[in-house]
Amino acid sequence: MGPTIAKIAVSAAVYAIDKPYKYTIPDNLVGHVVPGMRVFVPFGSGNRKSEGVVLSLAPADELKKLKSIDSLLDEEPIFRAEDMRLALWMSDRFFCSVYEALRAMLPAGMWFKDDGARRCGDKTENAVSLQVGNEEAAALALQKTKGAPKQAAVLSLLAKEGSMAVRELCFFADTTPATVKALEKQGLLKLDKREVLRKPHVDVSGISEPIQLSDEQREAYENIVPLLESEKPEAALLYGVTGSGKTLIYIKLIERAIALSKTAIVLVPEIALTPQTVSIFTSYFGESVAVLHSALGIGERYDEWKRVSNGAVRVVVGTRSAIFAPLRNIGLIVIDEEQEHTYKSENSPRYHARDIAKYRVAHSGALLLLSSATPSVESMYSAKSGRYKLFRLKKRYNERELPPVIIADMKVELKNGNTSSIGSVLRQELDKNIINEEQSILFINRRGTNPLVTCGECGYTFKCRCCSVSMTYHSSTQRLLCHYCGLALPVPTVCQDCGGKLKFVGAGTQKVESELLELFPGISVIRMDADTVARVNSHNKLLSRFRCGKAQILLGTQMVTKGLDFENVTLVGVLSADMSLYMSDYRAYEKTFSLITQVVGRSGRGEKPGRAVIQTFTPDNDVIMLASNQDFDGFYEREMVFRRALGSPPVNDLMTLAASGVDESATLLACLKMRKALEGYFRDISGIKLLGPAPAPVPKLKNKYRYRLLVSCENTKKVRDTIAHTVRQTLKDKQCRGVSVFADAYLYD
DNA sequence: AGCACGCCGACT
DNA sequence: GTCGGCGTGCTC
Repeated sequence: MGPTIAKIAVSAAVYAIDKPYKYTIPDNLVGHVVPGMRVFVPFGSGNRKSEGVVLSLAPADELKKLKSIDSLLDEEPIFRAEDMRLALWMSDRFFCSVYEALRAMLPAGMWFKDDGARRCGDKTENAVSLQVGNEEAAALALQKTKGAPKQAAVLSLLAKEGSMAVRELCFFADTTPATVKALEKQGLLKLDKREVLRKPHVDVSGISEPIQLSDEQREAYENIVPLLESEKPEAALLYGVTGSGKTLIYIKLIERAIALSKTAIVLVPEIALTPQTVSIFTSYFGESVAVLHSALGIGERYDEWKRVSNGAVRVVVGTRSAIFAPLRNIGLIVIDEEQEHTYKSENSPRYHARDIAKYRVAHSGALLLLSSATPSVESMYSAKSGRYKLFRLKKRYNERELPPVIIADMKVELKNGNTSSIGSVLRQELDKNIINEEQSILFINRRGTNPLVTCGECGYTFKCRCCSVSMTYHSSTQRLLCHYCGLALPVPTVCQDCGGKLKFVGAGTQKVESELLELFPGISVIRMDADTVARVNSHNKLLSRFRCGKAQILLGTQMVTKGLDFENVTLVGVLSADMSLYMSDYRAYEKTFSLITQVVGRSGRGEKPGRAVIQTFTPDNDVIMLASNQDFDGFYEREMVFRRALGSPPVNDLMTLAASGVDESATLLACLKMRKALEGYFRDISGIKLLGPAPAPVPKLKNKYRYRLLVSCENTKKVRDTIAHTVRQTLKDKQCRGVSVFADAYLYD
């Protein structure tokens, strides 16, 4: 074998110029460079140091003079061959560089250039072990009880435990490291460093009693098991109403997978919103569970990842990026609440966890189980067309009835002169609950006090100077705040154009909170929104205060709609089932339906029956009616009529090409050029529709203008390659300098 | 995206 | 004569 070179995915090589770059291996590293290791390499004319990942080794070609690898970052390869294949696949699928894809697969904190964060090292601690036998140590301890009681305590403790960390030892023996030092000097014990894994704190609340499935649950379970055991199973969709006990089925399936010596991944939309789900898993699977999510410290996250990588873990529970967990021999991947948008990454690589899951199950012969009370239209479509197996749970756990829904017409309120956010119907129901000492949850889609500040005379509205959105008034800080870029200004007293009197329009959580306190003097309200949960753990604190009855009403944004399970909640109110919030998105109805269904499911989970009030200005709206009847099938049929007519997903695939830049005309030009180029490339392919360029739903964000182009098509390799080529060309185009361009296999917001 | 190279105008 | 403006082109 002649000399070899290494092909490397380099971090400094952006998408437009991404390819494997070749480097020679210096003499001192020959034999040590292995695919899957990270390296430092010189890159660009300045030869600045860049991180990279060795993709493969190849025989040298003498044609070009190559630069040489600087140094190795890993002693062992950190990526497996299958990880690198997945990264390559991702770069094709999600229009990102291979390095970006690889980067997404490791926990944050393992990279040098991690938004300025330092790389995370292994944590070590001083461990103590006895240099004499246990009996001898116990005997010595007895001898020393009088003269050196602390040393005696340490020795007897070690005689029992064998080896311990210095910290723990000092804690239990109620002494200081000086004692340990003294004993070390006498040669009785030995100190050495050992690696420890930081373990995130989880309350292991439950006792893991064996699970008793209901008839319906058992039927679903027994029909899913054959899929789990088959070589190459089809994916399954578990569609079960809220409170039908889907988690119990996951646990039984995981137990089965483990019995087959396989492993499992469970994805949840957001750990903070599903603390109960997570603690159930820890109570059943104990040490063999790893929990991976962004709220962990980087150290903890790194260590959990290492446990998975070492093979010490059988079950991974986590958010989106946990789909990359380096488990071996995967038998089952569960995606809970599969319709949630949090499974889609908004930054490059713009992947959907469901797509990665499909890739992984296809390569390991595992079962993919999608699960939801309100499945996404595309998943139900796949189920109906036979690509997924469909399983249904129609009964709520303990046969509890779904709460009746009252639709409250807010137009009537307005006619009667009630401009507050609480209509008369909801007010009466809240009143009843307060008298009966039952609790209520209220949902409103906005935080702050008033979402709009406008001049009553000239109509001027206060907009953010960097973004094309109106600024929200926050009474707690007495400021106007932009919810997109965070710009905060002091509240003006008069219109800055004409000096007229200002009007504060609309209601957010803070406004509703004060209205409630006025309406029901003496009660307490817990407000949960981005402003009150900003501090670490305050989320849990607020929820446990509500659980122990410290407040009658829990008022909040999205975060009160999911997963919460409170016995004493018998009333749920949606303050404004306002569709216009999602208007620009073809999934507007789907989102609204899912949201209302989920909120309603929070009511009446205990012994007492519950109900829900939905306030709306459009009481006859189909979606609101269907959601209040929890009629998913009806909703699905209605929605498919629209999707077919418009050719939206799942009927066609949708790709987005987006441009953003400080210079508006250059940004628009980039989109126009892309449209022109695509028209040419797609001339001979039928069934492709181009839409736009059009301004994005938020046309200006943080001083950057945003335009986009939609491509309704079939997501084939040819189409992807064409789009990738167009994006790369535009990024290199001199006329589009300063404009960032990217493509996305469908985009939210 | 960076970074150097290069070819023009204002300065000691 | 030189310092520095940013247009242009390349990155193993």
